[in-house]
Amino acid sequence: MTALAPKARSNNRRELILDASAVLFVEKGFASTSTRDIARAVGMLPGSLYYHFASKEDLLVAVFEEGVQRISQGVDAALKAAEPDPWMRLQAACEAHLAMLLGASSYAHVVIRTLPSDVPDAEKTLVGLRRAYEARFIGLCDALPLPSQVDRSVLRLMLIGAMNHTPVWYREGRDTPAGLARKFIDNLRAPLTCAKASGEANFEED
Amino acid sequence: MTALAPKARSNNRRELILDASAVLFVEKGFASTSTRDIARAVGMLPGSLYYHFASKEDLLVAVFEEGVQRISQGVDAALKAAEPDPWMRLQAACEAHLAMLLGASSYAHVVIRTLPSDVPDAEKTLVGLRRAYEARFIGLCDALPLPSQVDRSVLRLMLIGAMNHTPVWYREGRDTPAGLARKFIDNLRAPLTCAKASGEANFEED
Amino acid sequence: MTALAPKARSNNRRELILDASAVLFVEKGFASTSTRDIARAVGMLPGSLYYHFASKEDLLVAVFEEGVQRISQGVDAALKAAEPDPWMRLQAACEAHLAMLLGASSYAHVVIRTLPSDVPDAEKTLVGLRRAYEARFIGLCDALPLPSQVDRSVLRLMLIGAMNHTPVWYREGRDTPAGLARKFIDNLRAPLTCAKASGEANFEED
Amino acid sequence: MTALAPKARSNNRRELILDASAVLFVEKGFASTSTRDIARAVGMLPGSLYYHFASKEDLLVAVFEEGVQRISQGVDAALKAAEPDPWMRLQAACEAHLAMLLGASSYAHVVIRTLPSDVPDAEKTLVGLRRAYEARFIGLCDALPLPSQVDRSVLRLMLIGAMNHTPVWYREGRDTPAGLARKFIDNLRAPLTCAKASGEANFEED
DNA sequence: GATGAATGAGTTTTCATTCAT
DNA sequence: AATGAATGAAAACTCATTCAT
Repeated sequence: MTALAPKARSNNRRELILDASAVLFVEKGFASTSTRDIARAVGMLPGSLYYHFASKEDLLVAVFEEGVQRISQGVDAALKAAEPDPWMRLQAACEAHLAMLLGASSYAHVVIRTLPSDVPDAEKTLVGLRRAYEARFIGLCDALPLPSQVDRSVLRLMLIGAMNHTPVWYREGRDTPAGLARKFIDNLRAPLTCAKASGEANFEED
Repeated sequence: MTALAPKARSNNRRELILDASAVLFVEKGFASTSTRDIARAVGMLPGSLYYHFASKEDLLVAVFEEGVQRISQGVDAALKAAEPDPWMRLQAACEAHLAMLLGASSYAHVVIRTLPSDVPDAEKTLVGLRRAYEARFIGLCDALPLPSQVDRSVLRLMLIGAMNHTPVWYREGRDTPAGLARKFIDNLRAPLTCAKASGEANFEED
Repeated sequence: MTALAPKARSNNRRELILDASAVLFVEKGFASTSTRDIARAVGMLPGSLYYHFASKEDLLVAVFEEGVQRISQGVDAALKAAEPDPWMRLQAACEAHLAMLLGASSYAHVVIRTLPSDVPDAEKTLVGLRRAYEARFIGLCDALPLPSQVDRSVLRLMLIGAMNHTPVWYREGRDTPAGLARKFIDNLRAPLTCAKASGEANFEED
Repeated sequence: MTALAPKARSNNRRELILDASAVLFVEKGFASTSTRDIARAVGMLPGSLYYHFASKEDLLVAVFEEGVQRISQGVDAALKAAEPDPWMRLQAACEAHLAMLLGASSYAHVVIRTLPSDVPDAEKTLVGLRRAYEARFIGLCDALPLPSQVDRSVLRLMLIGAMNHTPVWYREGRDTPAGLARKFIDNLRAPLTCAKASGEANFEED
């Protein structure tokens, strides 16, 4: 117990910086957050940050990685606990995704808010991390019972776009991550059932 | 005619700056674009920009306004020409929106890419401009024939989120704005229409 | 006359910076001279230097180039005016070299004092400039009437080493560049000429 | 024996730091070598250096002292073994000097490469050390049989300048310290004998 | 003997902006 | 309408150094 303390304190410093950075990167964006801002937030001098991180970009990458890890864990845990129905699984993933994105912690939000092209030197790393996370949704969408003419990629990207836009308009109290996930999925779900019930009538136009 | 020439040339200079700024703001983000970058792009010195604009933020606001105006005009024109069916009208609006967003001009993209919170001094202006534009979609969604339990706000925000996410993944050639608009609307119309048609049958769970 | 004034003033600013930098680079060395030092010496703010030079290294290169040009011109002019005798020509070159090196202007001194390896990014440029200047001495040494066993490269490098060491110990008043050049050449000419004339008989003493 | 071990190990650490510093000071110069560079080279943290040395300048002084001691010992040993002839003694000293300067160890090179004026606080110490070493050459040059009009100081400073310039151009394989010393001395040796033997007839050629 | 963590002053450089011309 | 020259503040980062542990 006491043996763990020093290590823990050490980690605390690093985590403190990461925490503050995550909050600031969400609030003002990476480019508009200065090392001064971060240092002030953790009660250090700007130069002291460089004991823990080699550069401001490295800090972003660390925050981003943590964000990806957290949202990944959240979604994976939700999927492990989810019912087998493909729509329910997708909804569970969305709920977890939204919960991370709209929750108290800023890490996941950094992942969504930071445009890799704003950070040329770390662009590939960030894109890679994000792609690896979002890959989960490929499988989830592939599993959906959908008419063959539905473009599953577009469906997935619609959903991801819809979810990642929520931080712009979401107000706590008026909605919940779970409620939103339900509504999102409901708005997309019916095709199969519907197609079954009423034939392919829906897709005939002209 | 000749009397208009000087004014026209003047406007040309101004527009040149706006054009270059729009491109750069999209490429690297507002905060990471320097007045030097812009000046270089138009073959001026940084100080010379200040004959045309009072500040870098003013430049952003001007680009943003132009972007809002262009996308608004695009959508309004599309609506004027659209069939009366509410879904078709929404689809026409989406198509126009996507066409502006994914087209050659960067103005509309700036509107979507720039987070007002990145520019505290102009935040309210930008939010106002954007809200005024997006208001169009409130009416369009209100007009849809939907079961009463559908949350039209969420539907609209889903759609807007989905559309504004396209610049991240859209690749010319593989898709078209029109094609995407069609798929987006189809992915929403079928389930929601179906829900109406077949009652509450879809929503039985547990 | 008045038309030239603005250009002249403009050049004056740049030259002022170069002058001050040359002095400081000689006094404290490139690495130990800060942009603050330079700016203070010319009555500017550090950032203002960057209107004139892209980087501190660029400033060094500019000073170095000016130094090479000045010492080259000095030596070339001396050679044009020199007697035809090879030893006298070499002496004239040495005198000019020393005059530039030990004179009031610091430019030539920077060339000798700055070790290219101290400035990795500009190393090649500096080495190239210096080599081009020193090439003059290859021809001058090749023209000397010397016994065949004399290594003319070593002779030249001895002389250059001897000359470039003078700033360390030279005290105005006690000597003059011309006097030193005479002594340097005399110290070499006599033995080498003699060796030719009298074979290996030189080693008899008392 | 075991009692000496800790001291020995302690000295090893110190010497390790000195060794690494010598190498780095030669490679990049004192000003451009950071304590981080040194610490990294010996596998320590920067702060740990301060157990062994009070400051970076102290480290330089220690390296410099070691360099002066080594080159002094080298030259003194060579002189002890040298023939009595003054020119041969000078040549022996040069050979030893060059051997130290161009050899594997960087210590002597630091002495030659470091400009005391780059290190204001230690300037006097360094100048004193160097002067004490170079004093050897005063005696050696005073002993030379030379015509009275030869300025022995200039001769000595020429030689020292020539020798200390060798690290700039010396390439192992193409020459050896001994070979260079021989050439240097040969290029300077004859004056007296020659003057005696052939009078002022030396300057007639062709 | 050495580390982990930080300091405080400093570094070079960049930025938006100003203004006389 | 634009330039040349600068400003002043701030940027990211580095440095030698300190010190409790």
